[in-house]
Amino acid sequence: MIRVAVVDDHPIVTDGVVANLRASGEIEIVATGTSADDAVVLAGAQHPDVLILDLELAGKNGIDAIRAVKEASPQTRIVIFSAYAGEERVATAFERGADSYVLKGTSSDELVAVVRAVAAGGTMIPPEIGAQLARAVRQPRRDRLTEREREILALLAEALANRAVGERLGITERTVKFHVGEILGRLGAANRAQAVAIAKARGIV
Amino acid sequence: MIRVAVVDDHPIVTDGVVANLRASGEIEIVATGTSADDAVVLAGAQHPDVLILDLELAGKNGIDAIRAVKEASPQTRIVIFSAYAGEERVATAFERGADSYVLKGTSSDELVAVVRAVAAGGTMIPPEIGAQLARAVRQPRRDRLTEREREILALLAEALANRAVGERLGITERTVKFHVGEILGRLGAANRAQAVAIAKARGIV
DNA sequence: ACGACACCTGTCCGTTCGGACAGGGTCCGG
DNA sequence: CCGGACCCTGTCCGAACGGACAGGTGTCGT
Repeated sequence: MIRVAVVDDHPIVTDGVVANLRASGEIEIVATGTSADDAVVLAGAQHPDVLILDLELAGKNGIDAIRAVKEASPQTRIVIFSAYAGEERVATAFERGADSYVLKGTSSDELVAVVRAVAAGGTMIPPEIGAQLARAVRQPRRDRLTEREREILALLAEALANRAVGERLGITERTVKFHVGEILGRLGAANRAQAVAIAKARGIV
Repeated sequence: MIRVAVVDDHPIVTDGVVANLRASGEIEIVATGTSADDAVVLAGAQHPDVLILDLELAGKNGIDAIRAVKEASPQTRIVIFSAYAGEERVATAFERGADSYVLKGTSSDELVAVVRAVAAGGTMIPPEIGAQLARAVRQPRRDRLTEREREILALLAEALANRAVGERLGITERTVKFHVGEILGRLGAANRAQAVAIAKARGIV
C-alpha cells in the first residue's frame, strides 16, 4: 500500500481526492490537512510516501511549504496539486523540491497514475506541465527577473508611483524608471499595470 | 430524492462534491459539467432541483452563467460554490439570481444542509456570506460599481489604455476617462493599477 | 585582466493619466 | 413632472509614465 497524505484548504476537494485515491485499491490515506503548517507537521509525524499538496493555501505560500516539508521528511515525495500552472510558479515548485505537478483540471485516473509513479521512485509529469517547465528553462534571461526587479515589481503591485518606490528603496526616481523599463521588456508588458497582471498570473508576486 | 447537478471546472472537486452529496442518501446527481456553457445546457435539459455552481470557471464568468441558467430553467435553485467571497461578488451573485452561496472551505455536512434547505424552497446562507452581503448592502453607492464601470474595469485589468477602451466600447476616450475617474473615486484607488488590484481582491473581475 | 552582469544616475521628449472645470442626454420612481 | 441615477462629451493642465540617448559603479567568474 502506498501511504499518502493530502493537504488542501478546501475540505471538499480533499474529500474528492481521498475518495478517488482510495478507489484505486493500492493507496492508503494516512493524514489530511488544510494549511501549510499542517503539511509540515503531518509530514514530520507520519512520513507519508507521497504528499499531495495544494499551492493555494489559505495561510500563505504553499510554495514555501515545499522546502519545509522536504526538511521535515526527506523521503516524502511531493505532488503539487494546483489550479494554476504559470511558468514561474511551476519552475519554482520544482526548484524547491516538488516531484510532480498536477493540474486540478486533470482526471482522477491521471492523478492516481502520478501518485503511483512517484511512489515507485519514478517521475511522471503531465505534458502541459512539462511544456511550461521547458519554456521556463529555455528562456536564458529574457523574462527571468533579477532580485531587485522582483522587489520593485512587488511595490508596483501596490500601486506605488516611481518616486514612492524610490523613496522606499533609497534610490532615485530615475533609477526606478530604469528598472521598470527592464521589467516591462522582460515580461513583454506595455505598461506597469500589465506587468503587475502578468506577475500575478505567473505567481511571481 | 433531490435532483442535483454539479458544475465545476475541476473534475476532482466535482467528484468530491458528488461523493459527499450521495452519502446523504436523499440526493441524486443527475448531471455534472465543467464549464459555464455546460451549466446552461444541462439546466435546460435536466431541470435539476438544485444546481451547484462554481464561480471560477475556465471558460468565462461563472457569474454571468447564473442569469442564463435561471432563464433556461427557472425552477432550478442555484447554490454558488466558490473559493472566494468578496462583497461585490457575493452581492452580484444574489442579484443575478443565486439562492445560496457556500465557500469551498466549509464542511461537506454544511453543503448538504444548504442543498436540502434550498431544495425545500427555503434559504440557508452561511453566516460569513451573510456578513458580506450585509456589508455590501449597507454601503449606499459609494463603492458599488455600475454595469458600465465594471465593464471598463475589466478592460483596465487587461492593461488597455483609455483610447483602446474607448475603441472597444465605441465611445470617446474622454468618456472613458470620466468612467475611470468614477471608478477610482468609488474604489478609493489612486490610479488604475490600484483599482485593478482592488477589483481582483474583491473578486469584481 | 577583462568581460558579463546587476545596479545606479542623468537629460530630453512625446504620450498618457487624472483632476477640475462645464455641460449634454435618457430613463425611472416618487 | 421633477429629482436622481446613469451615460456621454468637451477643454485645459500639471503630473506621471515610458522610451531613447549616454554614461557611471561594483562584483563575479573565466
